[in-house]
Amino acid sequence: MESVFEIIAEPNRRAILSLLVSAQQSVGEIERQLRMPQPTVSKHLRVLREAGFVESTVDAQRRLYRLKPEPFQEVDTWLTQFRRFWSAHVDALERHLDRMDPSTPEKSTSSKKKTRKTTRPDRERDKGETK
Amino acid sequence: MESVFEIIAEPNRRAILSLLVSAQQSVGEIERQLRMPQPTVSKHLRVLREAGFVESTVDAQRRLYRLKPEPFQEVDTWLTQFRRFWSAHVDALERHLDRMDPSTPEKSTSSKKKTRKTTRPDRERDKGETK
DNA sequence: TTTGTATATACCTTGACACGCATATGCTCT
DNA sequence: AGAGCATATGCGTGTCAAGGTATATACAAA
Repeated sequence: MESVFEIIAEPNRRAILSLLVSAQQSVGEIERQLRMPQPTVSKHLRVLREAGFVESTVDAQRRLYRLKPEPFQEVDTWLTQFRRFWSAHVDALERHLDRMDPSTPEKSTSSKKKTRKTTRPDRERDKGETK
Repeated sequence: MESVFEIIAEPNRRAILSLLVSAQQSVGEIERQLRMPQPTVSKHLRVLREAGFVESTVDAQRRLYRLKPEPFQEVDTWLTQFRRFWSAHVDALERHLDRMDPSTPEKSTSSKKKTRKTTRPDRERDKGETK
Protein backbone atom coordinates (compact mmCIF):
# COMPACT_ATOMS: atom_id res chain seq x y z
CA MET A 1 0.00 0.00 0.00
CA GLU A 2 2.35 2.63 -1.26
CA SER A 3 0.91 5.96 -2.15
CA VAL A 4 -1.83 8.14 -0.75
CA PHE A 5 -3.63 7.66 -4.03
CA GLU A 6 -4.07 3.96 -3.49
CA ILE A 7 -5.44 4.71 -0.06
CA ILE A 8 -8.16 7.00 -1.26
CA ALA A 9 -8.98 4.77 -4.19
CA GLU A 10 -11.16 2.66 -1.91
CA PRO A 11 -14.74 3.99 -1.69
CA ASN A 12 -15.32 2.86 1.89
CA ARG A 13 -12.19 4.61 3.01
CA ARG A 14 -13.30 7.80 1.35
CA ALA A 15 -16.62 7.43 3.12
CA ILE A 16 -14.86 7.10 6.45
CA LEU A 17 -12.73 10.14 5.76
CA SER A 18 -15.76 12.19 4.84
CA LEU A 19 -17.43 11.12 8.04
CA LEU A 20 -14.51 12.29 10.08
CA VAL A 21 -14.57 15.77 8.61
CA SER A 22 -17.39 16.85 10.89
CA ALA A 23 -16.01 15.38 14.10
CA GLN A 24 -13.95 12.59 15.54
CA GLN A 25 -15.77 9.29 15.76
CA SER A 26 -15.44 5.95 17.45
CA VAL A 27 -15.24 2.75 15.47
CA GLY A 28 -18.74 1.82 16.52
CA GLU A 29 -20.18 5.10 15.36
CA ILE A 30 -18.55 4.73 11.99
CA GLU A 31 -19.78 1.17 11.80
CA ARG A 32 -23.36 2.21 12.40
CA GLN A 33 -23.42 5.28 10.18
CA LEU A 34 -21.84 3.54 7.24
CA ARG A 35 -23.61 0.24 7.80
CA MET A 36 -20.52 -1.85 7.36
CA PRO A 37 -19.27 -4.76 9.46
CA GLN A 38 -16.96 -3.84 12.28
CA PRO A 39 -13.91 -5.80 11.06
CA THR A 40 -14.14 -4.02 7.76
CA VAL A 41 -14.15 -0.65 9.49
CA SER A 42 -11.22 -1.60 11.67
CA LYS A 43 -9.20 -2.82 8.72
CA HIS A 44 -9.77 0.32 6.75
CA LEU A 45 -8.95 2.44 9.75
CA ARG A 46 -5.72 0.56 10.12
CA VAL A 47 -4.79 1.33 6.55
CA LEU A 48 -5.75 4.97 6.98
CA ARG A 49 -3.80 5.19 10.22
CA GLU A 50 -0.65 3.69 8.76
CA ALA A 51 -0.92 6.05 5.82
CA GLY A 52 -1.22 9.02 8.15
CA PHE A 53 -4.76 10.00 7.21
CA VAL A 54 -6.09 9.48 10.70
CA GLU A 55 -4.89 9.10 14.25
CA SER A 56 -6.64 7.66 17.28
CA THR A 57 -6.84 8.22 20.97
CA VAL A 58 -8.05 5.75 23.54
CA ASP A 59 -11.21 6.45 25.49
CA ALA A 60 -11.73 3.45 27.76
CA GLN A 61 -12.62 0.64 25.37
CA ARG A 62 -13.40 3.03 22.58
CA ARG A 63 -10.96 4.43 20.15
CA LEU A 64 -11.63 7.84 18.75
CA TYR A 65 -10.39 8.51 15.28
CA ARG A 66 -9.75 11.92 13.78
CA LEU A 67 -8.25 13.24 10.59
CA LYS A 68 -4.68 14.31 10.03
CA PRO A 69 -3.99 16.90 7.34
CA GLU A 70 -0.69 15.90 5.77
CA PRO A 71 -1.78 13.27 3.24
CA PHE A 72 -4.48 15.54 1.92
CA GLN A 73 -1.92 18.22 1.37
CA GLU A 74 0.13 15.69 -0.51
CA VAL A 75 -2.74 15.04 -2.90
CA ASP A 76 -3.26 18.74 -3.25
CA THR A 77 0.39 19.22 -4.06
CA TRP A 78 0.20 16.61 -6.78
CA LEU A 79 -2.83 18.32 -8.18
CA THR A 80 -0.93 21.58 -8.38
CA GLN A 81 0.95 20.69 -11.53
CA PHE A 82 -2.37 20.34 -13.33
CA ARG A 83 -3.97 23.50 -12.01
CA ARG A 84 -2.23 25.86 -14.38
CA PHE A 85 -3.37 23.62 -17.15
CA TRP A 86 -6.99 23.36 -16.21
CA SER A 87 -7.41 27.00 -15.30
CA ALA A 88 -6.04 27.80 -18.72
CA HIS A 89 -8.83 25.69 -20.11
CA VAL A 90 -11.38 27.41 -17.95
CA ASP A 91 -10.10 30.74 -19.20
CA ALA A 92 -10.38 29.57 -22.76
CA LEU A 93 -13.95 28.52 -22.12
CA GLU A 94 -14.57 31.85 -20.50
CA ARG A 95 -13.23 33.75 -23.48
CA HIS A 96 -15.40 31.64 -25.67
CA LEU A 97 -18.47 32.44 -23.62
CA ASP A 98 -17.51 36.10 -23.58
CA ARG A 99 -17.37 36.04 -27.30
CA MET A 100 -20.94 34.86 -27.63
CA ASP A 101 -22.16 37.02 -24.78
CA PRO A 102 -24.83 39.45 -26.16
CA SER A 103 -23.60 42.19 -23.82
CA THR A 104 -20.25 42.22 -25.61
CA PRO A 105 -21.33 41.58 -29.19
CA GLU A 106 -18.10 42.71 -30.90
CA LYS A 107 -14.62 41.26 -30.95
CA SER A 108 -13.57 42.35 -27.41
CA THR A 109 -11.63 39.88 -25.33
CA SER A 110 -13.84 41.13 -22.52
CA SER A 111 -13.00 44.01 -20.21
CA LYS A 112 -14.66 43.06 -16.93
CA LYS A 113 -12.07 41.33 -14.82
CA LYS A 114 -13.71 38.58 -12.88
CA THR A 115 -11.99 37.43 -9.74
CA ARG A 116 -11.85 33.76 -10.42
CA LYS A 117 -10.89 31.15 -7.89
CA THR A 118 -8.86 28.75 -9.98
CA THR A 119 -9.34 26.10 -7.39
CA ARG A 120 -13.01 25.60 -8.06
CA PRO A 121 -14.51 23.53 -10.87
CA ASP A 122 -16.52 25.58 -13.30
CA ARG A 123 -19.25 23.05 -13.84
CA GLU A 124 -20.47 19.65 -12.92
CA ARG A 125 -19.64 16.75 -15.12
CA ASP A 126 -22.08 13.97 -15.79
CA LYS A 127 -21.40 12.97 -19.28
CA GLY A 128 -21.79 9.22 -19.87
CA GLU A 129 -19.20 6.64 -18.85
CA THR A 130 -20.45 6.23 -15.31
CA LYS A 131 -20.28 2.49 -15.89
CA MET B 1 -12.88 1.01 -13.08
CA GLU B 2 -15.28 3.32 -11.39
CA SER B 3 -13.91 6.48 -9.90
CA VAL B 4 -11.22 8.92 -10.88
CA PHE B 5 -9.39 7.89 -7.72
CA GLU B 6 -8.85 4.36 -8.93
CA ILE B 7 -7.51 5.74 -12.16
CA ILE B 8 -4.83 7.86 -10.55
CA ALA B 9 -3.97 5.13 -8.07
CA GLU B 10 -1.73 3.55 -10.68
CA PRO B 11 1.83 4.99 -10.64
CA ASN B 12 2.45 4.56 -14.35
CA ARG B 13 -0.74 6.39 -15.16
CA ARG B 14 0.26 9.26 -12.93
CA ALA B 15 3.60 9.33 -14.71
CA ILE B 16 1.87 9.56 -18.05
CA LEU B 17 -0.35 12.36 -16.84
CA SER B 18 2.62 14.28 -15.53
CA LEU B 19 4.33 13.87 -18.85
CA LEU B 20 1.38 15.32 -20.67
CA VAL B 21 1.33 18.47 -18.59
CA SER B 22 4.13 20.02 -20.61
CA ALA B 23 2.80 19.14 -24.04
CA GLN B 24 0.82 16.60 -25.99
CA GLN B 25 2.75 13.45 -26.79
CA SER B 26 2.51 10.47 -29.07
CA VAL B 27 2.41 6.94 -27.71
CA GLY B 28 5.94 6.33 -28.89
CA GLU B 29 7.28 9.39 -27.14
CA ILE B 30 5.66 8.35 -23.89
CA GLU B 31 6.97 4.86 -24.37
CA ARG B 32 10.53 6.10 -24.72
CA GLN B 33 10.50 8.69 -21.99
CA LEU B 34 8.95 6.39 -19.42
CA ARG B 35 10.82 3.30 -20.57
CA MET B 36 7.80 1.08 -20.54
CA PRO B 37 6.65 -1.43 -23.16
CA GLN B 38 4.33 -0.05 -25.78
CA PRO B 39 1.34 -2.29 -24.99
CA THR B 40 1.49 -1.14 -21.40
CA VAL B 41 1.41 2.49 -22.46
CA SER B 42 -1.49 1.89 -24.83
CA LYS B 43 -3.48 0.07 -22.20
CA HIS B 44 -3.01 2.79 -19.64
CA LEU B 45 -3.89 5.41 -22.21
CA ARG B 46 -7.06 3.53 -22.92
CA VAL B 47 -8.03 3.62 -19.29
CA LEU B 48 -7.16 7.29 -19.05
CA ARG B 49 -9.11 8.06 -22.19
CA GLU B 50 -12.22 6.22 -21.06
CA ALA B 51 -12.04 8.01 -17.74
CA GLY B 52 -11.83 11.35 -19.48
CA PHE B 53 -8.32 12.25 -18.33
CA VAL B 54 -6.96 12.42 -21.85
CA GLU B 55 -8.14 12.67 -25.42
CA SER B 56 -6.35 11.86 -28.64
CA THR B 57 -6.17 13.10 -32.17
CA VAL B 58 -4.88 11.17 -35.12
CA ASP B 59 -1.74 12.32 -36.89
CA ALA B 60 -1.13 9.82 -39.68
CA GLN B 61 -0.12 6.65 -37.87
CA ARG B 62 0.59 8.49 -34.65
CA ARG B 63 -1.92 9.34 -32.03
CA LEU B 64 -1.35 12.45 -30.03
CA TYR B 65 -2.62 12.43 -26.50
CA ARG B 66 -3.36 15.49 -24.41
CA LEU B 67 -4.91 16.16 -21.03
CA LYS B 68 -8.51 17.00 -20.31
CA PRO B 69 -9.31 19.04 -17.21
CA GLU B 70 -12.57 17.66 -15.87
CA PRO B 71 -11.40 14.65 -13.85
CA PHE B 72 -8.76 16.73 -12.13
CA GLN B 73 -11.40 19.18 -11.12
CA GLU B 74 -13.37 16.31 -9.72
CA VAL B 75 -10.48 15.33 -7.48
CA ASP B 76 -10.07 18.92 -6.47
CA THR B 77 -13.74 19.13 -5.61
CA TRP B 78 -13.45 16.11 -3.39
CA LEU B 79 -10.49 17.65 -1.65
CA THR B 80 -12.49 20.74 -0.90
CA GLN B 81 -14.31 19.23 2.05
CA PHE B 82 -10.97 18.67 3.74
CA ARG B 83 -9.48 22.06 3.01
CA ARG B 84 -11.27 23.90 5.78
CA PHE B 85 -10.07 21.22 8.10
CA TRP B 86 -6.45 21.22 7.12
CA SER B 87 -6.12 24.97 6.91
CA ALA B 88 -7.54 25.09 10.41
CA HIS B 89 -4.70 22.82 11.41
CA VAL B 90 -2.17 24.98 9.67
CA ASP B 91 -3.57 27.96 11.51
CA ALA B 92 -3.31 26.11 14.78
CA LEU B 93 0.29 25.32 14.05
CA GLU B 94 0.82 28.91 13.13
CA ARG B 95 -0.63 30.15 16.39
CA HIS B 96 1.54 27.69 18.18
CA LEU B 97 4.63 28.94 16.44
CA ASP B 98 3.56 32.50 17.13
CA ARG B 99 3.33 31.66 20.77
CA MET B 100 6.92 30.54 20.93
CA ASP B 101 8.11 33.26 18.62
CA PRO B 102 10.59 35.45 20.53
CA SER B 103 9.24 38.56 18.77
CA THR B 104 5.86 38.07 20.42
CA PRO B 105 6.83 36.71 23.84
CA GLU B 106 3.51 37.35 25.62
CA LYS B 107 0.02 35.90 25.24
CA SER B 108 -0.87 37.59 21.92
CA THR B 109 -2.86 35.58 19.39
CA SER B 110 -0.71 37.37 16.84
CA SER B 111 -1.62 40.62 15.15
CA LYS B 112 0.16 40.49 11.80
CA LYS B 113 -2.28 39.21 9.22
CA LYS B 114 -0.45 36.96 6.84
CA THR B 115 -2.01 36.34 3.47
CA ARG B 116 -1.98 32.61 3.45
CA LYS B 117 -2.72 30.46 0.46
CA THR B 118 -4.64 27.63 2.03
CA THR B 119 -4.05 25.57 -1.02
CA ARG B 120 -0.39 25.08 -0.41
CA PRO B 121 1.16 22.53 1.93
CA ASP B 122 3.16 24.09 4.72
CA ARG B 123 5.90 21.50 4.82
CA GLU B 124 7.15 18.29 3.37
CA ARG B 125 6.31 15.07 5.04
CA ASP B 126 8.77 12.21 5.31
CA LYS B 127 8.15 10.71 8.63
CA GLY B 128 8.58 6.91 8.75
CA GLU B 129 5.88 4.49 7.64
CA THR B 130 6.79 4.50 4.03
CA LYS B 131 6.48 0.73 4.08
C1' DT C 1 -13.97 -13.87 38.39
C1' DT C 2 -17.54 -13.82 35.22
C1' DT C 3 -20.09 -11.43 31.75
C1' DG C 4 -20.57 -7.99 28.34
C1' DT C 5 -18.95 -4.55 25.19
C1' DA C 6 -15.54 -2.43 21.98
C1' DT C 7 -11.98 -3.09 18.84
C1' DA C 8 -8.29 -5.60 16.58
C1' DT C 9 -6.42 -9.47 14.08
C1' DA C 10 -6.04 -14.15 11.54
C1' DC C 11 -7.32 -17.06 7.91
C1' DC C 12 -9.51 -17.97 3.68
C1' DT C 13 -11.61 -17.10 -0.70
C1' DT C 14 -12.50 -14.33 -4.55
C1' DG C 15 -11.95 -10.99 -7.90
C1' DA C 16 -9.64 -7.18 -10.16
C1' DC C 17 -5.78 -5.53 -12.36
C1' DA C 18 -1.12 -5.02 -14.27
C1' DC C 19 2.22 -7.13 -16.99
C1' DG C 20 4.48 -9.87 -20.75
C1' DC C 21 4.04 -11.71 -25.01
C1' DA C 22 1.97 -12.43 -29.29
C1' DT C 23 -0.83 -10.70 -32.79
C1' DA C 24 -4.08 -7.70 -35.18
C1' DT C 25 -5.20 -3.26 -37.28
C1' DG C 26 -4.07 0.83 -39.67
C1' DC C 27 -1.31 4.12 -42.18
C1' DT C 28 2.80 5.42 -45.30
C1' DC C 29 5.96 5.00 -48.78
C1' DT C 30 8.07 2.68 -52.64
C1' DA D 1 0.77 -4.93 -53.71
C1' DG D 2 4.27 -5.35 -50.28
C1' DA D 3 7.33 -3.80 -46.55
C1' DG D 4 7.74 -1.23 -42.43
C1' DC D 5 6.40 1.58 -38.67
C1' DA D 6 2.88 3.05 -34.99
C1' DT D 7 -0.68 1.72 -32.10
C1' DA D 8 -4.26 -1.29 -30.32
C1' DT D 9 -6.02 -5.60 -28.54
C1' DG D 10 -6.31 -10.66 -26.85
C1' DC D 11 -4.80 -14.12 -23.82
C1' DG D 12 -2.57 -16.36 -19.92
C1' DT D 13 -0.50 -15.59 -15.44
C1' DG D 14 0.69 -13.77 -10.98
C1' DT D 15 -0.15 -10.65 -7.33
C1' DC D 16 -2.48 -8.18 -4.09
C1' DA D 17 -6.17 -6.26 -1.71
C1' DA D 18 -11.11 -6.47 0.03
C1' DG D 19 -14.71 -8.98 2.32
C1' DG D 20 -16.54 -12.66 5.39
C1' DT D 21 -16.29 -15.35 9.40
C1' DA D 22 -14.23 -16.56 13.48
C1' DT D 23 -11.48 -15.42 17.24
C1' DA D 24 -8.33 -12.78 20.18
C1' DT D 25 -7.38 -8.78 23.14
C1' DA D 26 -8.64 -5.09 26.16
C1' DC D 27 -11.45 -2.66 29.26
C1' DA D 28 -15.69 -2.29 32.28
C1' DA D 29 -19.19 -3.49 35.40
C1' DA D 30 -21.29 -6.81 38.40
